Amino acid sequence: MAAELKPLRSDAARNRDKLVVAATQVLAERGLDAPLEHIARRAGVSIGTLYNHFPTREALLGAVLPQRLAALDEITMAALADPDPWAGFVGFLEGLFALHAEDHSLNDALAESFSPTTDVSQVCHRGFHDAQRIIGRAKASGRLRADFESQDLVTLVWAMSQVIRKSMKTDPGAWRRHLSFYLDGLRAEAARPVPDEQAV
Amino acid sequence: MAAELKPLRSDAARNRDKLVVAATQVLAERGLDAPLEHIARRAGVSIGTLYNHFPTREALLGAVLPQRLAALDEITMAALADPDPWAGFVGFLEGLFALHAEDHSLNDALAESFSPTTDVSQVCHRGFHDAQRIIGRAKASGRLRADFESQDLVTLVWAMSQVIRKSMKTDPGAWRRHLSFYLDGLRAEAARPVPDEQAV
DNA sequence: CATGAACTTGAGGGGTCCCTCAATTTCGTA
DNA sequence: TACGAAATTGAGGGACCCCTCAAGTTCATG
Repeated sequence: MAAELKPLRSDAARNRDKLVVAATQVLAERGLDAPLEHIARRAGVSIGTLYNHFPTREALLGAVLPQRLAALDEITMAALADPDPWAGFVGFLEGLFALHAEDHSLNDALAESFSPTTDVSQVCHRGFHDAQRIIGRAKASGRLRADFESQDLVTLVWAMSQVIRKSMKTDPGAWRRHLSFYLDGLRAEAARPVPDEQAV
Repeated sequence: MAAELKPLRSDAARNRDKLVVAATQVLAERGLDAPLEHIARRAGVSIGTLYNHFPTREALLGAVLPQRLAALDEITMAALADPDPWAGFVGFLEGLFALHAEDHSLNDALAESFSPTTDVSQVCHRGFHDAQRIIGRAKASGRLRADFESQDLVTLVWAMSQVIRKSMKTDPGAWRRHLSFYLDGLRAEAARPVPDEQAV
């Protein structure tokens, strides 16, 4: 995001690019905590070079994730543009989790409390704000139960990210089915008051 | 479960007991993959002694988990004994996840595909069989949606175990709220057909 | 109590991953 | 082309965790 203060030497720029590409792939396959050595190897570069360009894992994530989050932005915009607020809400969730399903790094990033890097968390915060609008619209339309809060979306992201992680290999359709059951509970007409929680 | 073939020497029996107690505590706190060194240290015993009694991590789990799963059995029985099949079903889920919430090792054990050890998996299989009866009863009563299958329970366990892991420290009531939304989608009158999944 | 079997100990070798830095290579320019 | 700055390399030290085994200790029995 910030302008490059020092123009990189040509080989350095090339290596940086190779690292970002490799990191994007490896992180998508193996999650946010993939070994940095793997990324360096896939980029055809030594581990020292990786650390030269990205002193911390977070710096590397900051170069990879915002790009990946752009897709989420499109989904959000499409949801807000949908004339049917409920359909927009459902489409948002389905799009969000489809992204989770195809990119392990996004899954981790969104599930891991929304804040790996400053860059990423900024993107996330904006996304979260838009998500609140999607929720608000759906509630106002009377289709989404009135007691659904944005924190419930966070909880749902936790739940779904695990469902996706566990089931993708054996049953790629499982998460849609699970979401579908959950959505049936989110419709206003299905809602029952959440029981008081007192004792544990 | 199997009778002790060789009576242990008194010090060995004492150490074994200390190890099981320590393992129960540490695993509950830190999950199934807690370092074995921690368990040995908490038992006041060397790592070598731990390996002497339990040659593999699974052997240790086999000594700890079945005991912990007994509580689940009670919950299952109570659910089957409930005159209201739906209430039994709901009570089963709430009891199951309350156990998850208070014991990290049970959470992992049940979420990690139900099969760490032979002993454990046997207990789990029996439990799973009973769970199917609970589901069947609830469906037969017409309260639980007819398309809910036992695999959906597995998926729910995955989802809830993650919700519990993520939220227990900051909001111990979050999982009940999430479950309550989900249950609202499981009532027969809330059910909508699950959309066909074809393309991904 | 003495003796051998049972048991315990903990250093240490193996593995993975983290990150650093002195030596080396490559680039851009004069 | 030759030189200094920029960039790269990869061995290596640290942190964890796994598991083993030779040496030492404790128990139970005659």
